[in-house]
Parts: sequence; structure tokens; C-alpha cells
Amino acid sequence: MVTIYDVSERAGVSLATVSRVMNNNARVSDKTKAKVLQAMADLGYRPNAIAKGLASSRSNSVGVLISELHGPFYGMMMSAIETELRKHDIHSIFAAGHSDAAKEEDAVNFLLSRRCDALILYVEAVSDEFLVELNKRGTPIVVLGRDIKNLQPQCINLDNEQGGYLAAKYLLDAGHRDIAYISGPLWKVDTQDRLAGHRRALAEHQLTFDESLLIEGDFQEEGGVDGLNKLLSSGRPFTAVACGNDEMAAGAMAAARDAGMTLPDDLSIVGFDNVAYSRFVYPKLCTVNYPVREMAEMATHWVLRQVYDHTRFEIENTFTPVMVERNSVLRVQK
Amino acid sequence: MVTIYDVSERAGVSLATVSRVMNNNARVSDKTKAKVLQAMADLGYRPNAIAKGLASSRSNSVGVLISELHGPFYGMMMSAIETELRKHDIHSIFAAGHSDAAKEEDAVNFLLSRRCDALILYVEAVSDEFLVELNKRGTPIVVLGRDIKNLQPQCINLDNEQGGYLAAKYLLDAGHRDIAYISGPLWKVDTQDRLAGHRRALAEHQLTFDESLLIEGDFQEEGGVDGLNKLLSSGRPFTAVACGNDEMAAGAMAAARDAGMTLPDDLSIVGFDNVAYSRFVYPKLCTVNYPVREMAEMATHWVLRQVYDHTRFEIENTFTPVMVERNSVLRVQK
DNA sequence: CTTTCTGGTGAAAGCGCTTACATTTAGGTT
DNA sequence: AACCTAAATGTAAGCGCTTTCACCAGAAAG
Repeated sequence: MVTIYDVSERAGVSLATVSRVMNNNARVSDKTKAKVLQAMADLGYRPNAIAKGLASSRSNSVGVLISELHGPFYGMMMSAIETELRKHDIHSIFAAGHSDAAKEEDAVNFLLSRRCDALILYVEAVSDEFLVELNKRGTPIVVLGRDIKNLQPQCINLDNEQGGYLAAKYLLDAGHRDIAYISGPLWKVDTQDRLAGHRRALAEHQLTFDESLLIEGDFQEEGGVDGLNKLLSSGRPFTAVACGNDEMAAGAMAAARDAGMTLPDDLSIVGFDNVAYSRFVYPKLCTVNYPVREMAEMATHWVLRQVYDHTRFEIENTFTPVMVERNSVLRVQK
Repeated sequence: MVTIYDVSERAGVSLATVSRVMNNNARVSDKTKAKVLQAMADLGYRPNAIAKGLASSRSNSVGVLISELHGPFYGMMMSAIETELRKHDIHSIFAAGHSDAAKEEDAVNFLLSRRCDALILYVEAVSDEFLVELNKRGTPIVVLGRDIKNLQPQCINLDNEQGGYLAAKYLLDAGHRDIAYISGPLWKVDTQDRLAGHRRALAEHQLTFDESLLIEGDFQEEGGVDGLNKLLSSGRPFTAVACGNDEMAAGAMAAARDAGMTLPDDLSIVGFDNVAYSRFVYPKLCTVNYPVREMAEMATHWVLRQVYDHTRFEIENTFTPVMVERNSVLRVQK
């Protein structure tokens, strides 16, 4: 491997000078700069980012911790962050936390051990205190999809409660009264908030939520399948089902159809997230838009601003969901 | 940041000893080991992976280059690789090549500059020679989804031609004769191979492929939508359409329905890849299984074997696609 | 013609680890 | 008691860079 030393020798200058032209952060005469550049080209020199990081305690990389490396939601998040960072020549290092506290901490340690300049965290299992403590450890962090007291300015979040409210309201306005709910894992804050919004909408219509129409899912397609089957076999009547996310809505659709139902005639369904493929299921899914890309970009801007001094970026901490109307909900006549 | 030096001081031993207990690769008495461990715990020491990498020229990380960070196909690939590597305490660093030669080279350089111990590459735009040259540069590489002469043992690939053949044959066996094809970008090898298989199946049935029924897509849902619309507006009759991948098949389904068709009665559709959500579109998609997970794991095993000396792994270079029968194809009576 | 800058460059001390090699220590052997 | 051996530990030289500081021209100023 050719090093900066080889380059300096060939160019007939010192190590320091080579370093200077690499980073061009100091004045170097055009003549020597040319010599060095030439030597680099001749030798096919490529800087060692590791050594650079060690010497400068700046890695030019930011750690990104998400729950999974697959799925439309996280996929969009990763893409948005990577695209935005790469514009500024900063690299992303991704790690998966798998919605498990121990694994999330592990992943944080991994990212920290690689001396990321900052961390973008979408973590679900770890406690608020953990994050507050982590924040004190020196590496700047920004938290996605969570609201943490004492860390407000570093949190980028969606108003999930409002989202849940919108979805339920949409169903209510369409005339539905018997509304089932397939939620995400109940320990997750997102799940709780969305459900709370759902309840608020019902209350506004003087309706109480029938708890036997609540099924806990897993935010996966299969969870939607199981959820709908459970609802069906419970024998309780319902004309609509609100799902904790789009994947479960897709699963619920498949299950409903397997049970011989016609959609949306026999059952109306709403999702949450507005992932890319929600437009391609049948019927096209009515869902709540989760502006993941924008939020991921915002988190990235926070980092760009705080860590890399791009002060032109304005930070906005809370995003508002909106309802996306498509064809999966039937208007019922009163 | 607490360093190995702080630990050594507190434990009353030398740097070397601390290093030894960290890596436990040399004999250290139980007594001193305990002292060191205690000191580490007291200080909350976390090793600096960067420094470690520099000193040992081993980063314990492998670089993974894929085309996109989103999408069901790459999502599965990333997940599989990360899961497999993490079992052995090796980290993955992901980079996106965006199917563009310059960006792919960039990403390779990024991964190389971070001194990955090995590279797993799913690259589409870069030339075979580039990869052959890269291979000589010292860092072991394994290539996914490509067959390269002179690099055979390091290639893990699917028989795409056979996959294309199977999809077409499935349609033919169901009685279809007028079969349209929405392909991926034609410059991609995968696209060409699948199409070649498609042609072979037709030829076997003494049919020639009507070139006006071939539409070039982009492997995205939207490409499927556009593709089907173009086919429809061409006025040419067709009873089935084979798609270059599942995303386009989903798009084609949506477009067909928007055009007033009933599926699969008015149009049969097959996809390719068998991505997770293909079971959740309606009708459930008939598709060719691309064993991404297995292939990604195989690539990982190659690395584990070659670079990290886990000789127990057996390597298999070529995978065979199989047809997944579901409900998107109508059997027509002859 | 001396003084004062200042732009350009080099020397060398780290950054936090690993790892040959040297040294010490503690048990055997005879 | 002298000697040998192997295990345990320490010493110090890097790994490939950055960065402070010092230095030296030559230009500008007096």
C-alpha cells in the first residue's frame, strides 16, 4: 500500500506538505502542489481514512442506527441520509438495533468505537435516560422518531397521535362505526401514540373503542394477516380496520381476500406510513403520510449544522402527518 | 475519552498487558486479567476501533457495495449479510453504487480507504476488467450477481437465463401465446440473461418473440406502470406479460387495473425475484424465486472462509431459480 | 540597508493501539 | 545452591496520518 511517505519522497517534499495538498487547508505554492499531485497520480495513492481519522480525531462519517436494514420505511430513511451526507462528502455507517435494547446499545457502541463524528438514532427499545446519558458522552446525537424531554432540540419527530387521529377520523367520516385496530407492538411509543389518536377520534364521535377489536401486531405483513384472521374468528362485527402501518394493512388485505371478502366493499382498510408500495396494493391504500425522507433529511441537516458547520440549514423538530386518500375505504351511507 | 493507557495505569500494568486481555490472544495470569477487567469497567473504557485498525491493519469490517440502500431486494441482501457477519463479530459497512460506473468506483474507493478486510460487491455498471484489476489490489473481493471469467471462484450468481426461461415456460404451459415483456434496463446483464431465457422458451414452442411487445423498464414500480400503459396503447394484443422483476409486476398490475382490467382474467402477469411483498399484491404474484438471502449468506461465507479462516464453510457459486406458483396467471383453454 | 512581515515548507510529536523482542519471575531439576 | 525453562509481563517501535512550531526566503516598509 502506498503511503503519504512514498508520495512525499517521490515529490521531493515533506510529509506535512503532502498532507497539506491533500486537505488543501493551508497555502502551498502551485508548483509544489502540482508536483505532489503528480506523485500521487503516479503512485496511485489513496489516503488511508483510518490513519487520517486517528490523527485528526475526525472520521468524516456519521453513524446511523435504525431498527432494520430492510423494509420500505428504513430503506427510505437510509437512502435519504446517505444521499444527503454524500453531497458533503461525508460517509454513513449503518447499524441495526433490531428493536432490542441490548442490541441497540451494542450498535451504539459499535458506532462510537468507529469514532463517528455524530450519530443519527432511530431507536425504540433503549430508555430515554440512556439517550440523555449518551448525549453527554461527547459525540453529538440526533434522535429520529422520538421525543425526549431535555433533548428536544435534538429530536426530529412526527406527531403520531395526530396521525392515528386522522386515520380514525377518515374512517368515521366515511360512515364507519365498527372499527377494528391492528396495532404495532404495544410497548412501542409509536404504537401507543397512534392508538391514542385513534381513541381521541372515536371519543370525538361519542364512540368508545371496543377493546376486543384491538389486536396487537408486529408491524410486519404477517402480523396483518394474523391480526385480520383473529378479528374474523372473534365473530365481532366490524366494517373497517385501521392498521398500525402499511405492511400490516397489506397483510390484512391479503387475509381478508383469502377469507372471501371483496375489498373495499366488505371491508375498509387504512394504513400508516405511506410507504412506496402502498400505491401498488389493491385497492390502493388510504394511509397516513409519514414524511420519512424529509425527516431523515432534517436529521442529517441537524448534523451538518451542528457538527460540520453548515449553518445555513434550518431545523424543524416536529412534522405533521396528513391523510392520503386512495381507494381502500368505502363510503357507507348512514 | 479513556484510552488503553489510562486503563494500564489504573490496573498497574503495561499497555501490552491491557492489549492482551482485550484481545485475549496471549497468556495472562488470571489475577492480572481480573485487575485489568476491573480497571476497564471502572473507567468505562471502550476500545478505539480506528486505532486498533491502524495498528493491526485488520479492521474487522467488510465493505458491502450494493446498488441502492432501499428496495426489498437490496434490503434482504443487507440484512442477510449483516446478520451473518455479526455472528462472528464482524461489522458491515454499506455503500451504494446507484448502478453508475463512476459512483460504483467511488464507493469501492471509499470502502478501500476504510481498510475493509474484504469487499462484497453487487455492482452493475463497472466493467469486468475493473473487477479483475481490483481483485489484484490485495483486498479480497467476492462478486454477487455476476459471472466473471478469471474470477469464477469469487462469483456467486443466479442462473438468470434459466429464470427467464422458467417464467416464460410457465406462461406458455398455461396456454398463453401472446406474451409481452417489460424488461429492466437493457444494458444490465441480468436483464439480458432473463430476456434470453424468455426467448429460449418461446423458441422451444416454435414461437418467435414479437419485438414490439418488448418494453424497456427500470426495475421500479413506475416502470411497470409505464410499461403496461405503453403496451396497452400500442394496440397489440397480448394475454400475458412477463416482468423483469416483481416491482415492475406490481406496477403493471396497478396500471392494468387502472385501465379497467380484471386480474388475472384479462391479463396474466409473472414477476421475478420473489420479493417479500409479492405475496401481498393482488392477485398474489407468480414469480421466479431469487434466493437473495442464501446468496448473500454464501458471499458472506466466502469472506468468512477466505479472510477470517472459518474453513468449515463450503462455497457454492451458482444458484438455481425456481418458479413460485401463485394466482396471477390464468390457465387458458386451448 | 536594516527591520518586519508573511507565505511556504520541514521537523517532529503525537493519535490509541499492536506486537516483536527483551526481561523478569516462579517453578522445577539435578 | 546453581541452573534451566516456560510463563508472565514490560519496552518500545511502529501503523499512516495531522498539526504545532520553527525556520527560511523574499517582499514590503522604514
